[in-house]
This record gives sequence, structure tokens and C-alpha cells, in this order.
Amino acid sequence: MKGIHLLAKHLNVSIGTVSRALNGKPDVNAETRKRVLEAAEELGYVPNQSGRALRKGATGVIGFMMQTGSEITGHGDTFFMSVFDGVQTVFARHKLDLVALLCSSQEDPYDYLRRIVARGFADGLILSSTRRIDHRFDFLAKRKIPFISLGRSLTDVGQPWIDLGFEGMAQASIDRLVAKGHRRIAVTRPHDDTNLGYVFVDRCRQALANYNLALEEDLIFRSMPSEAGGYQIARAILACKERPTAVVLVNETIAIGLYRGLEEAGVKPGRDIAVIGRHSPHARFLSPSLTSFSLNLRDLGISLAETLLATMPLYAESYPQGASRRLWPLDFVPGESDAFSPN
Amino acid sequence: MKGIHLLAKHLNVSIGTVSRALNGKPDVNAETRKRVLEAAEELGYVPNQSGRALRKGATGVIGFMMQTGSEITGHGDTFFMSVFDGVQTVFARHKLDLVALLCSSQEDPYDYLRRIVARGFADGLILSSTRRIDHRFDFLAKRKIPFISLGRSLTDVGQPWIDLGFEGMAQASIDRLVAKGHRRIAVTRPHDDTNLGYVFVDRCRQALANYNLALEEDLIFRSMPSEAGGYQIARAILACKERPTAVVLVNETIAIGLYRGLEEAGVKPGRDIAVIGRHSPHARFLSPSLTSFSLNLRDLGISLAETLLATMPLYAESYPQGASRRLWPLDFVPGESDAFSPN
DNA sequence: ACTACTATCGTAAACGTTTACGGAAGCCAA
DNA sequence: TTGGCTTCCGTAAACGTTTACGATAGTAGT
Repeated sequence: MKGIHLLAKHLNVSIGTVSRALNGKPDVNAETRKRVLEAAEELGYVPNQSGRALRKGATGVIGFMMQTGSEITGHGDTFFMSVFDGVQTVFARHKLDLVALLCSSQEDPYDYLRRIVARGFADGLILSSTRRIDHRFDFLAKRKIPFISLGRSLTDVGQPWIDLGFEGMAQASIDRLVAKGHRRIAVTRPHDDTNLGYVFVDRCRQALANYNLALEEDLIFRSMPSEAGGYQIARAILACKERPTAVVLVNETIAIGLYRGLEEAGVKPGRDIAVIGRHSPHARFLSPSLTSFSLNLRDLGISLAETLLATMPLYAESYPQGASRRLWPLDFVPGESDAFSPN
Repeated sequence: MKGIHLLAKHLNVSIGTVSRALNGKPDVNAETRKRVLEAAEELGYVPNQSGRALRKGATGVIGFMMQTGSEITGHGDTFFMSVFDGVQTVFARHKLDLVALLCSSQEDPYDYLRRIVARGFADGLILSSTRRIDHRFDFLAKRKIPFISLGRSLTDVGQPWIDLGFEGMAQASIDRLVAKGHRRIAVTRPHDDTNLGYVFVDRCRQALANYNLALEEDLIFRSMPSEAGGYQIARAILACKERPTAVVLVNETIAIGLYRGLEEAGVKPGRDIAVIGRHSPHARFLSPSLTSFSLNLRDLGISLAETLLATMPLYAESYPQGASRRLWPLDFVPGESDAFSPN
């Protein structure tokens, strides 16, 4: 005799009553419920997840899908840790558990997702590292699995998303640099087809066009989102016939490598070239400190969770239907790295 | 009609046969098995995880427990991602799925673990961020849940572990610095009671004692494992009456803040003070590059997974019983930051 | 005293698998 | 023909819950 049966026998009531008491159903005597709760605590009883999931058809688990391997996402070291923390605080209120679903770098993300979904592992999903064209969206929509993505995609199936506001960052960076007299501005982007690269570069181009400036193709630099990638970009910038006077970095981690590459050639950020980038824990500790755009990752996680829950019938009532698709604001953090002006 | 029943009807066989065919049981005709496998593929059938887990008493999931919040572990996203990647490759061979169990910074890790275990979520666990005294060990041992820890603890219940070889790092760092003539060497450690801090400092002390040198208490610096922590250490070092000529960092991330703090005061690493630390993706891109100790995280993950599986009856046969407790080697990566010699 | 209603609880079915068990059919030897 | 052995497959129980349904007793209204 195990689980709920044990508890029921211990209390001399039926398993049905125990279950109802534990699940907060109305038709159970207050006194009985108290006894059940106390006994459960005392005996350390926790409902078996498999049995419960099998019966309810829901697991109480939300999966955050991400890819393993070191240099994939292009987010800095503590990015996901912080987002998770926010997501957790919301889910905890609903007795939902967050787990990270780790797609190996050896496996296709789409195949991985299919497996996870078919297994009935999670009730809802959070997707990250969204591609420009992302078939995971179609798949989930067809299966009617609730999900939200951190990042947009061209593949639009009407799902909610929260995207980092790269448009605003691109616009503000260009505006600021042009105001300082910069005309030749280098722009970086990830090497792969993550959607943010397209968004960012497009908006930079557009912002420059406002000043009747063109974004030249050979000033768009692709790289791995890593320190090594930043270093390569530095070398490429230094090799330009006509060197740009400013660089805008879309990625968090490449700043360190970029600094190193430039300094090796005696080109000092903030003195010989202006640099603006994404914020990260180390941005302000670089020397000179990186002028950057930061975001509140914990709040982002909270919003991600709430927006997802709003789409799930069971939990929707708790959350007012707000904007289910929005750009997450990036706050401007002045630094020393953009002090250089070509004038 | 759903799941295996649907498939069985489609094939005109019983659900028992389908199940046996799918699970590779011997007593099923080769031809029948082929038909079942093909139909499963065609209809996209995947066994429901809850039903299977309920019946088998095993979930096919291994959990990697970690704590969310940005400045807790001292390891960053990329650290764990790399480890995960190794773990995954092993588990994939056994059709096991790895998920990261995310303990919120709001919740006590021990409570969280209890919940996870009671729910029957995972068949085995990998623990990280081990404390000097860690009650999770007792708990899992009592429940006979297979687990392995990334990091030791004083709490020893005979479980396997793999620990980063901080002893070796401490020894080599001290040896190297003393050989260069350093006598006043500062040592850093995490602010909290993670076990590695004790191990590291103790070995540093011991290594110094070999040279009849004492590790002075006010040269041991505690900090958060973050850039800001590194900055604080720099300030503290600069405030010393008699400034140390070298610093040894046990943490990955603090180097950036330390560099900044020192440079702000005109103290240049490698020229005015020697620095040795742990390797990280940005270590070699600091300027001057950080002399450090690196480890192969993917192989570490592989070893972690194999050692865990060796303790699990179902999988043990595949893995020779090797050393179930060992120090993972740290490779020396020379850099420029320790060029300074006080002589 | 009869009905109607409520509050509380027990019973049993259902969720989707796996697997022990037994049965049917085929084959071979005596 | 009989018995035993093998190969294959169907049946049904079991895993631990949740929940629809019905049963009981008490309470109040007429």
C-alpha cells in the first residue's frame, strides 16, 4: 500500500476524500481537510506526478527550451539564469514547475521539440533562440500546445512573443552616433539566421537613411556570438580600407574580444573609435566602460510567464489580457566607450 | 481511442504486441515488429510518458539541479551549457532525457529537492553548487535515489562525485608565484559556504607552508562570484597597508571587475601585480590575457553522466566501474597577467 | 411527516502504458 | 496419435491518481 492509499488508511477515510482535500475541492469538511493536510505533511506525502499527469492529462510542468553547447545563444553568461528566476516566481504561485529542456547541439531543435511534445512532457513551452524561419512555431500551433517565444520569427502563427527591443536600440545608437558626427558606422550581427540579426541591421539601415546615410554592406560584420567572434570583428574592422569611426554591437559577449583586438593594434575604444553595445554584467567593468543598452531580465521572465499563462485556459483568469506581443524596453546606460567623436 | 490502442487497431493486433514490438522484447515476430515500427513512424506515435512512467516506476528523465538567479553559482550560462552538452551525448544513447531542474533563488534548495523527488520526477539526479554541509546528500541517500554531484561536500554518504581539481590549481598557482619571488599572495574565495572555497584556500595555505610562508588571514578575500565582486576585491587589495604582489582567483567571472578596479588605480595586471585565475571564455581576451587553468567541460559532462549511470542498475552494465570519485584536471593556460615579478 | 436541499463522503471508472500469464498453433520425436 | 517444446500473441491486471456519480445523513421548509 503506497501513496494516497496509505494516507487514506492512516486517516480512516477514502482515497477520494484525501484527493479532494488535497486539491482544494469544495465538498469536503473543513475539519477533515485539516486532518488530511496535517497528515500529508507529517508523512511527507506528495502526489505521484505520473499518476496525476496520466489522469489529468496535464503535467504541471512548463518547459523552457534552449540549446546546449557553449557558443550558441549569444547571450551572456547570466542571461538565462536571470530570466529563469523571474519565470519561476510566477509559476510558483500556480504550483507549476519550470524545467529547462536542453536540446543537444547534436540534435535538430525541431526534432527535439517533436519528441518532447509527443511524450507529453510539458503543458506549455517557452521557446528561445528563435530563427528567422522557425518551424517549431507551426508545429506547436497545429498541435495547439500553448507556448510563447522569447524573440520573434517571420513564421507567425499568432502566438504571443516578447522580443528584446532591438529596433529601439538600433535607432538610439545610430541617432547618438550620427549626432556626434559619425558617418561611417560598423554594425555587427550574429553569424546565423537568428531573427534578431535581421531586425537589428534593418533598423540600423533605416535609421541611417533618415540622415541620408547608407549602411554599406562591407560595414556589416557577422560573427559567432562569443569573445572570439568579437576579436575577429576587430581584426576585420582594422583591415578596412577606410576604417569606420564607430561600432554598434548587437551581442552581449563580443565586447571583450573586440576590445582586445582593437587594443592590440593600439586603437583604444572611446578615444580612437566609438563603441556601443548590449548590456551585460561585465559591460560596465570593461575599461573604458561600455556604453550599452540594458534590460531587466528578471522582469522579462515574469512577463514571459504571465503572458504564457494568460493563453492557457486553466490559468488565464489570473492574468488580465494585456499585450501578448511586445518589445521589451532596453534602457540606455551611458559609458565611456562612445566618447570618441570624429570631429 | 488514442495512443497505443489506435495503433493496435490500425495494425489489427493487440496493444500488448504493439508494446512488446516497440520495446524490443524478444517474443514478437520479426515481420510483425517491422510493421509496428513502420506504422508508429507513419502515425507519429510516441508512447505517453505519464502512462509509461506510472507503470514502470521510472521516468526516463535525469535531472540536473541548479539554482537560478544571476550571482549564485559563480558559474555562468556557458559553463553549464557546455557541461550539459557532454551529459546529453551520453544520455541520448540510453534514450534518457536530461532536463535542468531550476531551483528559484527564493526557495531553499533542500526543500526544492524534496518536492522534486517526492513527485517522482527524475530517475537520477546531478547536483551542483554543493555546499560544505549539504543535506541534499543525506536525503537522497536515505531515499536511495541515484545521484552524483559536481563538487564535493563534507557531507559524505558514499555517493560518487566529480570535483574540479582546485587542489591542483592552488598548488600550481602558488608554486609558480613563489618561484617568481612572490611572498605576499592574495587569495580569493566565494562569499558563501560552497565547498570549493574551503578546499581552495586550505590548499593554498598548505602550498605556502611548503615554502615556510604563511597565508595571512587578511589576504583572503571573499566576494560574490561576479564582476562586481571582482571590483570589490580590487578595492580591498588596493587598500592593504602592505599590498600583495600577486592574486589568485578561484572564480571564473571576477577577473573583469578585478582588472577594472586595479586599472582605475593605475595598477596594471602583469606589470604591477601578478594575477592567476580560472579559465573562462573571456580569460584569454582580457588585456593582458589571464594566466589561468581551464577544463574540458564537455568531457566533464560525459564523465558525470557515465559515472552516474554506472551506479544505476539498469544501465550499469554499459559502463566499467571506474573511479567514481575523482578530481577533474585543470589545464594550465599561460597568459600575460602573471608576468610581474617582485624581484 | 413529507419533501427538498445541502454537506460530506465512498465507490469505481478512467487515464495510457507494461508485463505476467496463459493459450493457440506449429513442429518434431516417440 | 500423443506429448512436449517453441514461437507468437491476446488478455487482463497493475501503476497512483482524479473525478463523476450516487449514497447517506442532517437540516429546513411546508
